[in-house]
This record gives sequence, C-alpha cells and structure tokens, in this order.
Amino acid sequence: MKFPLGPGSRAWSVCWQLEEAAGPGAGGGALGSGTPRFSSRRPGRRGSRLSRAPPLCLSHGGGARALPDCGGPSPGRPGAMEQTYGEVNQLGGVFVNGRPLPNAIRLRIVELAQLGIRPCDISRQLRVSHGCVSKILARYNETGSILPGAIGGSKPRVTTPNVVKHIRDYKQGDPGIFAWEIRDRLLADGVCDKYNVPSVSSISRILRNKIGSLAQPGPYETSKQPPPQPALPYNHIYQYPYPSPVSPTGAKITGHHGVPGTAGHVSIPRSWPSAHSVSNILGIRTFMEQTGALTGGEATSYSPKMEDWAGVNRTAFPTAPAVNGLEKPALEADIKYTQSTSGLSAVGGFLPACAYPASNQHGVYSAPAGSYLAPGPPWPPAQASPLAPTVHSGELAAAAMTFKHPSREGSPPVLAVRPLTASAAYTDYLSRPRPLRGFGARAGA
DNA sequence: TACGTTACGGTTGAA
DNA sequence: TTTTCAACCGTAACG
Repeated sequence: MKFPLGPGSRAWSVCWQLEEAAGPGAGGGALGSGTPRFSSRRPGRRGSRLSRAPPLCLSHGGGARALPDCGGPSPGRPGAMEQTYGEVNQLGGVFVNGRPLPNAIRLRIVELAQLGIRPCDISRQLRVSHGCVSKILARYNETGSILPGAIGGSKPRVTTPNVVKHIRDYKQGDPGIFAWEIRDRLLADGVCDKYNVPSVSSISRILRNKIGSLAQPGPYETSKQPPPQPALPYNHIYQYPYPSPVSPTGAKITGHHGVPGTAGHVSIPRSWPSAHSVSNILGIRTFMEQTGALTGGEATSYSPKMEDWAGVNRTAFPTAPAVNGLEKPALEADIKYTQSTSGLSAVGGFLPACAYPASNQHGVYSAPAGSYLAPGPPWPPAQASPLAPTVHSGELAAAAMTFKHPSREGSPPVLAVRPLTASAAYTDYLSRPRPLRGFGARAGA
C-alpha cells in the first residue's frame, strides 16, 4: 500500500502522526477502521507488489486514510507539504519502500531479541517482515550495529591523485614496468593497502589515460598545492580500520568519525567491504563519550532536512561540525520518536554506539515509535502473550543495550546504558551479553 | 511453523 | 543541471 503524503521531499516525510496513546482499543492506530490491514497477496513475480497497492495516508487522528485526506502542510514544518509515500506490509506495519526502518524499530527488534523473543514473534509484534527482522538481527550479531548501511553514493575512488602520482613515478622510473608490478609496489611502499589498491586493470587504465604521455606533468604537479582530494567519498563514519596506518594520501587515519582530523582530507575509502565494523562503532562510541554528545540534550538547531545531516548517508561528514554531526543523528530518534512516556525516546542515546548515525529516517516515520507499533490490533490479537506483556516500549527503552557482541572481539561489550528509569538489576540483566535468538544468531555464534 | 535466502522495486548520493 | 551507476533498503515469496 502506498500513501502519498507530500511532494518535493526526497526527505521522506510520512505524515502519520498517530495517536500517541493509541492503545489496543484506540481504533487500530495508524490503520484506521475499514482499511485493509494486509496487502492482498499478489501472485506472480516478486517485487512488483508494492507499487500496486492502493494509496493510504496515515495522518493524525485518522489512521490510514484514502488519498484525499493526505495533503496539507506539516504543522511542524511550515510550508512543507508533508506528503510522501508509505506503504503497509502484510503484517500491517508501515514502511517506506527503499528507506530504512526507523532506528527505534530497529532498536526494538534487537531489544526484543535480546529478551529472548523469537524473531517470528518480533516480526509479528513489530509488524516488520521477518526477512527484515532477520537481516537486522544478523547485522547486529555481526557488527553490533542496529543501524542501516550507507545508502547511495558510489564506491570510493582508489585512484587518488596520490596514487596516480606514484604510478606515474613508477612508470617513469621503469617504463617497462607491468601494471601488476605497479600494484605490488603500491602495496609495498604503503601507498595503498590491500583494501584500496587499484586493480591491475585500473592501473592499466591510468597508464593509458592519465599517464599516456609521461612527459606531461600531472594535473596536480603544476602546483605545489596538494591535489584536491576527492571530497571524502564516504563520510568518516565509514572509515575502515585499515591495517595500514597510512591513507592513500599519506595522511594519518583519524580515529573517530566526525573528527575532522586532517581537515577532512583523509582519503580513506569508506568501510568497504564492511561499513559496519565494530571498530567504527567503538570509535563512534568513544568519540561520543568524549564529546559528551551522549549526554547532550540540546536537540536544537538541527536541520530538519535529512540531506543536511552529514554522515547520514555517504555524505562527507566534516561538512558539518563534528559534534553536531553526531549529535544530530544521535538525537534524532528523540526528536522523531518522542513519546510522552519514556517510550523509545532513549533510542537516540543508543544510536551513537552504532556504525552510522541515524539514517535518513528523519520524517520518514515521523511518528512516535510507540505509535508505529500501535497500529492495528494488538499482537497477539486476543490473548496475553507470554512474552509480549512484559515488554513495553518504555521498559525496553529504559534498558541498557549491548551494542557490541562480546564474542566478536573478546572484549567487554560496550554498553550504552541509559541512566534513567531502568533498575540496576534490569540494566544488568539486559547488559549481560547473550546471543540473539533465531535470526542471525548463527552469524554471531 | 520458523527461518534463511533472494528477487524485486524503490531510494540515495557520488561521479 | 541531469543522468548514470552502484550501493542500500524492506517486502514478499520461495524453499
């Protein structure tokens, strides 16, 4: 199902502002009465189902509605037509195709799994497809991060000017050198490491295209100015802890994302192949602690546009002040998933522990997370679940989270303990590392 | 029934 | 400014 909600927003802004306290009896939450909760099963090939779904609009007080009710500016964002598209999956959950689930939901998935709830139950309870639950849990088990990967952009260039210069030097020094020899020398000289060394074909292309005429000075050699580095093809948060301490530009790799370090010219490709490295997580965490961002409450002056959030995707992180660049996503969940009760408002405090700042979920699900869960009849519908009743969003959010699987690195887990309402015992209980059940558990086992 | 995998349509952002 | 490309997303279906 789709519900168009507003034009002009790549910053998706699903305008479903659900009843905050929509309980089981509150009319089904986002899915208003009369709205079919389930997309009809569509035979035939996969993938084309979404676009055929009838449009829905989830808006304040009215639950899901047909299209005409969906227009109108957002109360919180004057002038912005909070009209965008969302869809309802077979479980009645709302999602935006192509966009990550809200961090609050991702967090809850992990939390519930840590509480021993089966993934299938999590799937049903949160109304998220089990494939998604599986994916998130698997990723969490593998990386310790609940956050989605980096969306968009392209792979970092490995043929940085510095590399090209070295290749040129090698070629000039030995015109008969083979591309593979150049490659080896790049590695041996520390110009590149195994993660960012150009392929032989790339080197050949460089030799052919850029260094075809060795007599010609390189584009960056005519000036003493350092070559303009490609503007950090991927943001700092994707920095990968290469074995080599030297970046292709010779710059030292800074430890933490968001720290401009060498003025943002650390030409480290992002975390290819892994953008979810635990090191990133730890680095972020450490940095957050250092900057005090975790304790920050100043959720002010944040750009409402998710595109402005450096580091949200593959944008260069240093484009924004480091601290803000971190705080913003860190607090995003607080902003976006605010609940009158403790709810999931604490999720922001957990996010910095993850590999990425919050994804572009700003406005994607601009509803309280609890409300996200609220739509539709309670699950299980008519009976008290042996698991669910003990799991309230507030409790969960108040709990401590382990964002680093201890088994992965043999070090104590990094805990993002929310120092609020959780009792010490409960916090301790939750912070105790244990493998997640079901989906993805094997990855961490 | 539970769960891993994957095709699919979609979004995103760098080149 | 627009297009292309390759990454990622979650869903739904398959096994």
